[in-house]
Amino acid sequence: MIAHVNFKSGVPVYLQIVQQVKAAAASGTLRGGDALPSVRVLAEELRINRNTAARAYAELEAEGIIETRQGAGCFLKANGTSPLRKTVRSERLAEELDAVIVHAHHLQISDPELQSLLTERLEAFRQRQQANGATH
Amino acid sequence: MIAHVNFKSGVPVYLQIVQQVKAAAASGTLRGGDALPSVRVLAEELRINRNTAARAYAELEAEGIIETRQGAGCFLKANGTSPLRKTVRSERLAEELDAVIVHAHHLQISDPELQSLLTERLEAFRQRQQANGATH
Amino acid sequence: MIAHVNFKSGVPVYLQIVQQVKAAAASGTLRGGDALPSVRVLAEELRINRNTAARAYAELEAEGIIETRQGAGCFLKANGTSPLRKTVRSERLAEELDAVIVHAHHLQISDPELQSLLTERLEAFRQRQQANGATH
Amino acid sequence: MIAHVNFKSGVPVYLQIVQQVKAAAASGTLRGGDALPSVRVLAEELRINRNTAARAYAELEAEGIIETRQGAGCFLKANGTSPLRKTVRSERLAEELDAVIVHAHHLQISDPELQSLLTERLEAFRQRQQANGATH
DNA sequence: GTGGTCTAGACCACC
DNA sequence: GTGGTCTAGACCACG
Repeated sequence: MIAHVNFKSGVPVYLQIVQQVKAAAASGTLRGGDALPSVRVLAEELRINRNTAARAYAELEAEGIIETRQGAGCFLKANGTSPLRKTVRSERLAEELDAVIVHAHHLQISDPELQSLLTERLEAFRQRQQANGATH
Repeated sequence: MIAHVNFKSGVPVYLQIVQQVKAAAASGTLRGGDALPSVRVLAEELRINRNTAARAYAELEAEGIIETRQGAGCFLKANGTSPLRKTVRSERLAEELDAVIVHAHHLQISDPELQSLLTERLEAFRQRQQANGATH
Repeated sequence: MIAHVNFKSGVPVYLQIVQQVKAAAASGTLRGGDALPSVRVLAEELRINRNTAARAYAELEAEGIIETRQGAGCFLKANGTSPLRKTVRSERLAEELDAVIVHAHHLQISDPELQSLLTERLEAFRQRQQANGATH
Repeated sequence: MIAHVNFKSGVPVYLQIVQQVKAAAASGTLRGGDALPSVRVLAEELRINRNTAARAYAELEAEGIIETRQGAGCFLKANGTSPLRKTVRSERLAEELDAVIVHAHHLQISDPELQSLLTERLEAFRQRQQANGATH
């Protein structure tokens, strides 16, 4: 799964995909020459319209992040940008966590509860990954 | 200035205001009973339409964050118990955390790193709260 | 025709629509998964502005009655458990009942008369539900 | 207490008062020549602005329901309309009860629960009346 | 085609 | 002065 979209965030879905592909490229999860899922596959995985998936790829191509070769698929360009330093990557996550903390406060979830909830979700995430690893 | 909007982010302006007021309420920057700027004033400050400002306040009232009194203005509610059941509240947060986890994975931030990042942000949040408590 | 608005009642048009959709959902006239008329169609039928129709649907979505899917339309949710705690739910109804009691008092309707009137209306409501169940 | 206003119903407060005075007159709770509370007293009782109370009385006077005598107060006119028949009065209450029933359904409050809630609120109402009777 | 957002400007109810 | 509602018309994101 290359991306994960939130339909209620107000951020256009295609932009969420663009940002996440950029993030994956910046962090080194995706490397130059790597193949991206086809438009139809991506649309199916994210349960979005093919037009939306195509638009995300079009945007990425326009920005020079990816390259689409007719009949072959989409590939990440081997551009010279070095992976972001960890501090930069952490800052992005920190903003997201801050929003979660604010929300937790309004929902009257205490700090320890939030921390154990994170631990619980991390565990669930690991199990899902293993399940997928076994079936693929 | 209660909020600061970014017209290019793609996030609806009224939602940006909602999020910022919620953050201010959670961190103690705004306190129960505090008056918010009038719809007209807010609209002027942010250079947005009056309806957009009103919509943000309507959303905040629907979520139980503020109270609006006809002809008097909008006031922050003393945050009582959330009317949602605890299981429901946790579920909502879990969804948000799942998104953060996926994002962290893309950015190649390990689980322990994410957990300590949360602890760090919680600590920062608490300090902001105390700072607000001291100045008021 | 899903709703019927009265422009002279003083009740906001968007609220009239909300109330009528809720009533239709509760009585079984509308069922989970049913599509509602599009914002544009509803606006045309009721001869109101598109924004007003959209506002009614937005309110219904915020209350968890309907689900709106971008580009697809609005659909009645299969009504699951209300996310509010039971005590909270009872309190809201209690307020409404108090208003009815005061009104009954002004109209010089005695307590037993009011109670049997409630029983009568509950019976009528049940019959409407059954009628809807039979025809669908 | 001559009336009971609901600030969230969408119906203008002054109209709610007008309707309730009319209802009281129609049901015989108020009779020709009866004195109504002064504007200031009414405003205080209902916790509304004096202007709003004055507007309600102005409307009632314009419709010929009441008569205001300078320095003496407001009095119900002895107009020939006979009190409404009980069936008519019940119909109005029936509409209100129907709305409560729909709401109860969405909040997943069962019919017996609603009935016992009414009984409970009636009891609370009686006790409030007795308390007022003792202090006045 | 669908719903979502924003602007501009009007009128009302209320303090 | 306050917030609330409605209209009209524009543009965007999405299916």
